[in-house]
Amino acid sequence: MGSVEGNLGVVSALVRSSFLVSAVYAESAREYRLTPQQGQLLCVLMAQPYRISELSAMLRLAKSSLTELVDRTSQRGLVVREPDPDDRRAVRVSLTEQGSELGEAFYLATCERVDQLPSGLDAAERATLGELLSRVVRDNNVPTTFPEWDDTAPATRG
Amino acid sequence: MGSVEGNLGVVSALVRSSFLVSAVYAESAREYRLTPQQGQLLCVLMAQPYRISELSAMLRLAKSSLTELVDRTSQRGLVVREPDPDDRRAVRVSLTEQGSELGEAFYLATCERVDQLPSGLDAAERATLGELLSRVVRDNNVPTTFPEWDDTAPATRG
DNA sequence: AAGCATGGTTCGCCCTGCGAACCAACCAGA
DNA sequence: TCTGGTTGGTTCGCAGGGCGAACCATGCTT
Repeated sequence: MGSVEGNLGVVSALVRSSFLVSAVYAESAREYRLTPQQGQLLCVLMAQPYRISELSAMLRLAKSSLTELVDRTSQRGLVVREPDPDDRRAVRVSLTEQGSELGEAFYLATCERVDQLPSGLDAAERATLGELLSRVVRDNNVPTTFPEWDDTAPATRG
Repeated sequence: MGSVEGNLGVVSALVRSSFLVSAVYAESAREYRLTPQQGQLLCVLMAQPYRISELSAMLRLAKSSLTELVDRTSQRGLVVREPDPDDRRAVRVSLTEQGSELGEAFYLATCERVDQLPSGLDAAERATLGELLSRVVRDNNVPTTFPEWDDTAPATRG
């Protein structure tokens, strides 16, 4: 374990690969004139509208941070606050049409970029990596802040 | 591929696991009154002193960003600028004694926390995950911004 | 009706990152 | 030896991001 020449232990491999993916995510966001946090918000909202408190819980940020992130993205016309019919205190944050388009484009471009990272692995190894990481993600209750990408469809493979 | 119930494709798994590791890294940093960027700088400098331009290249940040990150960490007494004997324009950034201690403690604590993430995998699966991620890291030339952790030594296993 | 809890906002503060502009030092070529 | 281009690092204005305290409106329970 960790003794094969040049191989990292799982801990360092997780941390360094996290840096790698974060860097790629940031590069992709920059391409769409987004910050990583703005891109992440758009990806989260692709599934459905959320309340500020729900976004706060999913992203593990203070509510004030979400208030102001939503402020900035709504000023760009990407998201909108709407009253929550069930609770007059609450707002529901949803994507505008422009936000949907930009979010989708950012999401797909990010998937393409990230898809290149394990290109040195063969199909079986990719599947194994995906399966093992999926279990880590599931075991640690990682919220769905990035949609599932269907990378088996022919049109989505580069 | 991606078709086993509940499993993600490798792309989404990489992105979501990156969010997970980033969150754990930030939590660990907070425990030591560090920001993730400050913690990362300390980890990088554990290996050796570096020039601002070298740190800029490793961390893929503007030189001005490193100038100011070094400013903030040196104000805390964690790092120090020293003249580069080979080039009077340059400075070498190195850890102070306090910075070494804090960096080491942060690094070890982070390793312990990250080590918990794949606890649902058995030893063979951990080894496979480490091997596959190592190859992704190596293939993408990820700089060594997080030291290798010897997780086979008995004293380092929780 | 009252008190507690919750949803969200405001704001001061600090951290971070960028890019333009700048200065000092280095290096190669004439 | 001199000159011009390159490099290393700094300063500063700007924008984004995150936190926590304080606050207000609303919901809920007693």
